[in-house]
Amino acid sequence: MTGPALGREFYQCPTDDVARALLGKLLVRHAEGATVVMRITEVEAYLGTEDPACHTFGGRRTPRTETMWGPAGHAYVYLIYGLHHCLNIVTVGVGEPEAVLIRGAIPIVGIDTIRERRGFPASDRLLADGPGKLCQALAITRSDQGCDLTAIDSALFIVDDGFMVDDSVIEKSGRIGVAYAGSAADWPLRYRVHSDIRG
DNA sequence: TCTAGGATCGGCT
DNA sequence: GCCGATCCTAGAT
Repeated sequence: MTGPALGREFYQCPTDDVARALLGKLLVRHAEGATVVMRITEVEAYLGTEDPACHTFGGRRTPRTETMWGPAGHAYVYLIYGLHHCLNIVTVGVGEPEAVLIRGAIPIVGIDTIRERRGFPASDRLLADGPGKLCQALAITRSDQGCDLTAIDSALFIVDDGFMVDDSVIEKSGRIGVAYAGSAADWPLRYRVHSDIRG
């Protein structure tokens, strides 16, 4: 599972491309004295001011979304339904408030830690098969808002270990839970790996 | 200051 | 498949 941590340039690309490229990458998290590594299996792209499903649609700029307006490669974390955290990674560049939502991943290292955080024994696949579950598994909260994934010694970063995800195992579909965004909910910006890529 | 509603999850039917 | 939990955020007043 060794490999170079992804640098800023990886994230400074069109959001749709970054989303696709993140599939199969390793999410590495140091927190609470433990290290957890997970392989990304599901993501969604959010295309900024032109995307009705995106928090920055129409140029909205608030304290919450401020991170999205900043440089690529930072974590945009928010609370949804008063209960769950969602982890996004800012893409493109300053003034282009786009991001990729990490929706799901498979545990690679630290499964015991993840089970402890999730509070019940479940199959590995069910430990982080949703954005809220993923953040719980990784112990991500709003205190991680703005975290720079490309910084040396960052508590959260992404590694490319050379694992390749073939297009044939990727399911592309509309986005989840954004019906309020009208037809934009159907834009094919969700990517999900539908085979076992534990690697 | 007030209020409506949300990029979800898990339990129950 | 349906529904309640739960509280922050953003926009309105």
